[in-house]
Amino acid sequence: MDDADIVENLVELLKVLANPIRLKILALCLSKEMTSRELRSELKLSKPLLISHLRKLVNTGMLDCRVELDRKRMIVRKYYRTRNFEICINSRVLEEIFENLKLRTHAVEEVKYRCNKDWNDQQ
Amino acid sequence: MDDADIVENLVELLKVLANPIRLKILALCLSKEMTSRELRSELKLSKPLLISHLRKLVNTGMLDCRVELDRKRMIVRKYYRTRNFEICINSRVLEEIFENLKLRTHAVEEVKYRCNKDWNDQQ
DNA sequence: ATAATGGGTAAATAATACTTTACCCAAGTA
DNA sequence: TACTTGGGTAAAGTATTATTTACCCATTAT
Repeated sequence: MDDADIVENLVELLKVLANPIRLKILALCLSKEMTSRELRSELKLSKPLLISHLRKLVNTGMLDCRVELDRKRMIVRKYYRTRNFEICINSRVLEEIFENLKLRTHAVEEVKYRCNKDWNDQQ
Repeated sequence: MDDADIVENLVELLKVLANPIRLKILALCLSKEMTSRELRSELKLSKPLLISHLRKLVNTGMLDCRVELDRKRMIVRKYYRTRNFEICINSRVLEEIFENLKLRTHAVEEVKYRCNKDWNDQQ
């Protein structure tokens, strides 16, 4: 992943976080799994709107979606839960992601601001 | 500042950060003051576009703008520099900013994700 | 006089993001 | 049969951001 990709990735993550509804969804799914029905009644959102927010969160890897098959009714049930993640932006991180600007050559050892689907596994 | 304001404030901050041009401006102004002319030639942006990005960064307090009067030419010169800031979002922060969701009553002692004009002075 | 530099602003347009309306299917219920 | 629930999708409309074009002023250089 080169500089441009890292920046693009971080910007996508920040865009997803920069929305009050999505922050609230992450907060609601912190301590327990939530169904889309529970989230809808808590947040009072239309179905397509909630789904679109959930999709963005799941795509970044910050929210986990567990699928369960209800064999009796032959329908799929989905349970959402916030993953353990951390995004941190400060001078050091800015220096690292734009390191080519300063012609530094050492590798980036630590990428704190990244959060993808494998985040938990990488710990 | 109540819960809603804190969330709103954080969302505004994240929106400002969630842009590759603005991240690059912060990175360029990290180690030294930059003039708008230097930033323009580095970033290859139109004047109004750069100014609008600079204004957003200055408004959040992440970028500092120092004004100097060139008495000889009687014009104002502006120098931009990135402030020392840190924005950190993780489970603990989410819990804190949405604490009312969980009916917790203790105060928020530490507000890591906040960055306003007084950030440096508060340290 | 004309053009260039430094530092802007206002307004229009282009591009994204957000949200709603109107649909889909299958199973269960009044 | 008609309606509700669970879990969606597609497309259209609204709202917000990003970007450009056209303009402002004052000074300096050609």
